[in-house]
Amino acid sequence: MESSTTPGGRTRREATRQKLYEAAVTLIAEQGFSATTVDEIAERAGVAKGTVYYNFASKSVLFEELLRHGVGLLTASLREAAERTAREGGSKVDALDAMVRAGLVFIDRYPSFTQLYVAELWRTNRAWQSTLMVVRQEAVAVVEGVLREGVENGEFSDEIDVPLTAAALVGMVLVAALDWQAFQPERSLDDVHAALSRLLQGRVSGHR
Amino acid sequence: MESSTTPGGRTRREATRQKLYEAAVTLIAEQGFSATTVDEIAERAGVAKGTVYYNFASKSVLFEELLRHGVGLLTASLREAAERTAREGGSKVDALDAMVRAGLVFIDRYPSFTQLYVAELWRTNRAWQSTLMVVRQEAVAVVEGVLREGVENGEFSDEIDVPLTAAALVGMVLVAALDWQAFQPERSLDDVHAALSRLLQGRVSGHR
DNA sequence: GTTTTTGCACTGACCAGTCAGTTCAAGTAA
DNA sequence: TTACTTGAACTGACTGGTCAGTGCAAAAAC
Repeated sequence: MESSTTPGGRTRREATRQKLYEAAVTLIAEQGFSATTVDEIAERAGVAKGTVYYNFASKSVLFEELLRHGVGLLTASLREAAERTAREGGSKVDALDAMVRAGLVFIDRYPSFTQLYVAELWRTNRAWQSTLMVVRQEAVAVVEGVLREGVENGEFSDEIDVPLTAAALVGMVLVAALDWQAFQPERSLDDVHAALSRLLQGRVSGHR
Repeated sequence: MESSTTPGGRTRREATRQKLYEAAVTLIAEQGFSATTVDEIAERAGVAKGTVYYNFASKSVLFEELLRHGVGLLTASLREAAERTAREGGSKVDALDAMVRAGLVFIDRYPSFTQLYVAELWRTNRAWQSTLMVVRQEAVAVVEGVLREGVENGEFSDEIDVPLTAAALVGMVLVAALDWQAFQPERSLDDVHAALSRLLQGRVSGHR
């Protein structure tokens, strides 16, 4: 039989899975994967434990699909920012700047996911290691693409190290944003964006 | 009775604790705190489980002391770099650059500790939350200090946001270095340092 | 009438922490 | 020198509890 759909157009299963993602992401961000129990996730999602296993083969599978889901949202948002800038005739620096902002918006909207992503990204010897590699490369590749185009059209020095610079930029935004969330949450996104723009464009050691 | 000393001058207990730190740091970096068992730590350290509890009140306490120990090494190294630059009459940009290098050297020598530090730093709701805050601030404060001095003597724009910029710089180095270790370990430290220097000094959008 | 969810009891593996007992180097005594 | 004592350091089997995952009958949703 065809899967039935709710008024919103999503299947019932999808709605349940969404609730489980949301419950799992905050719990795992706070406590880590191993310290989070399936019972907790089910309870927070307002669902029976059996439902978790009806929808996901195991706890790890739930987590892996959660990762893929979240990174999909992030890369889509980064790509959109880069393309919009290009469409509007902006330079590559403008594109990077727009991506920094898109990153901040994403982190602002999904702080737990970001936390969890950073915490698991450099782990080795874990079941979902391969998923993580794929998922990392997906996000960094978008930044690398813009850098590479900038080198080709002469806007960036051809001496820059594209993969390393991309990683450094991602790290800059990630860590600055997590610090913002954790230690000075009252500041506005524009404020944080301005500070990072300044750093990005080398206007730190400029003068007053 | 006086505690006996080995030929190296350290007490036997200290030597055991050191072995436990070393075993714990790699295991926790790979698997995370909760997924690492005390039995594993004891086995890797070549010691009985009881010895762990003879030396540390609990698994969490072992971890907290490990954190403090490692961050102590890092901040000492950062401070030393800043002071050496000052002594040699370097500018504040030189000091930042020296600190970037010191950070890279540290991460190169203690990659597991760095991994673990990043993974646990933004967790909330954990027993050692307060330890983490202290330990984070300790490291970031060194960078903030140099930035603040630079603003005071006019070398940096007084529009920069000191805490946020410090966090962003730390993040840049941390993430770039972890990526270096994980994905392109064949590259030399000088290479990585050069790429980050370029970014730090805004020589990215300069021309060929 | 089919799919999805519920509720709940159950199992087996795993694991933090405990504790009674062992080891051994340094100290004391004769 | 030799015999005995002391106490810090260490050992590893054991316990009590936790948790991922199962099984299933009945209910609800569609």
